[in-house]
Amino acid sequence: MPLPVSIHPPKSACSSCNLAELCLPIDLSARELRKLDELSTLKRNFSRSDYLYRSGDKFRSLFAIHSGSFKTQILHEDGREQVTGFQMAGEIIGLDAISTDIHACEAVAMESCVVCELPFNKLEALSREIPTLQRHLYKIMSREIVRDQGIMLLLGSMRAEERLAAFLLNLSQRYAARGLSATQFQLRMSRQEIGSYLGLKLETVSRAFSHFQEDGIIIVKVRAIEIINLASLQACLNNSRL
Amino acid sequence: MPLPVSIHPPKSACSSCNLAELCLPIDLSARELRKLDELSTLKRNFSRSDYLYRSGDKFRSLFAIHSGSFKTQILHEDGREQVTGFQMAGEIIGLDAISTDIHACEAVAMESCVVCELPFNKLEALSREIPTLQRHLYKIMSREIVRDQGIMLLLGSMRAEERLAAFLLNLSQRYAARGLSATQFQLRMSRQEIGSYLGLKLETVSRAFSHFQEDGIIIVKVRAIEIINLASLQACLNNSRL
DNA sequence: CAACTGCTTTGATATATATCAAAAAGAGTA
DNA sequence: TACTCTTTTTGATATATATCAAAGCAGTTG
Repeated sequence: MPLPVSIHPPKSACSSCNLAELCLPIDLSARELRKLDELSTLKRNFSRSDYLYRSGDKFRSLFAIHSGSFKTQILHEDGREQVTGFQMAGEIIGLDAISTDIHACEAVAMESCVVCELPFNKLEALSREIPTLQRHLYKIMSREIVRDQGIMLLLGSMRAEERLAAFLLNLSQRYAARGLSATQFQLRMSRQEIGSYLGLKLETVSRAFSHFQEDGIIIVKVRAIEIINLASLQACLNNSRL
Repeated sequence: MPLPVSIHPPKSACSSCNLAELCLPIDLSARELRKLDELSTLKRNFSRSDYLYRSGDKFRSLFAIHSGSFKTQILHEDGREQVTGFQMAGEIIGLDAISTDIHACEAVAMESCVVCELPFNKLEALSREIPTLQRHLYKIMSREIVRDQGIMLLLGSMRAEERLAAFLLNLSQRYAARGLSATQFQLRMSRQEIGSYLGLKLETVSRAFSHFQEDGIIIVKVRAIEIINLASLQACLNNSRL
């Protein structure tokens, strides 16, 4: 059964946003929070398969996902594409564009989304006034580096089923962190997109799902996933052999 | 023939460092440069296979590589390890530790190295006083994110020889950026380490080297590499088939 | 110099995943 | 409902890379 991300009427202020814990405003004073409110003036809606930004776009803002979820992907000259991540509510995207002032990847909405635009020059200035915010930005960027290196480990040294196990456990944790079920959720992405993310073909992803189901570890109804045995998934990751 | 990274007598000041262009002090005024000098008090020497930091170490400082080169790697519970990068003079490492205040990966010297320690709390404070420095730090972190995503593309969708071509071209460019030959250099890492980085076994790496040599694209004498035909390497990357 | 050690190359074979193909299942629409 | 279109599943086969094994080299140490 689908468990939609909870959607609240889009207020424009960080100070009244229910995602505070996940997003920007960690440990800010009331005064600092009010300053932050001035920042995020624009809140925009996106429908499935809309682009938030494209590769090559001029960089102006980071984006905080208020609701819904995106995928980010990079395109190779020859047409190949690689999904680099699936982002959900409370996560900040666009960090890769800071280095060159040009977006290196593209972000596509996987469902209806609401996004807060955070003009980077304002964010920079504000982060000099609010040390906590500066530190938080450094941490967000560092977290993205750690995440990417985790995927390098996955892509470089795990077998197909381990990769899928890691993927499902990661989703499970992130849903749980948002107050949703850790064991029942609806995938927002296709087998092909999962495959691209995990460095596998869609058929291999499908077979890995089927295999987990045969072993009674999960129940798969196309995009509806129920994890029956979290521990087995974890074991699959650690033991290299189930 | 080996082309050693040029080593100057280690002065402690950023303002007199020949790596300025590559490292921290971009576009700083004389006064700002002097401030930066106060930062980097410690300069430390490392021998081959010394650890700069280990996974789990408390985070205190970023490190600027003054000379020599390091590899960074992450360890999986079951003993598998993944090399996440090879870093050379002018590059900053330790960024992944900012997110949790614990080093997520470990850095190992691949030869004799000199490293500048940059205490992060001082760097943070300084970056509030010097907007250019703050922006530069954001850019360095963003660049690392872009680099990591490039490796995700490589690991997720390239075949063995394309990966090696991408690796060699990357080294070539980075040596060139340091005023060294773009076509002749000495590898600092083993086939096993290259394999770990590229998600391949050492035998596969060795065979790919041999194949490039048979095709007259490079000359390999164990760790001494000469690139005969840069364009062919580039083509190997773009065409997906040589 | 010889013996040792670790790294690299090369060959033979095994295996995980990709590829090709077709059927089944859903989702949307007339 | 019937129809189209896309996604998913499953099977048969091909292929790239891993694995296993041995030999060659280079550097180190006694």
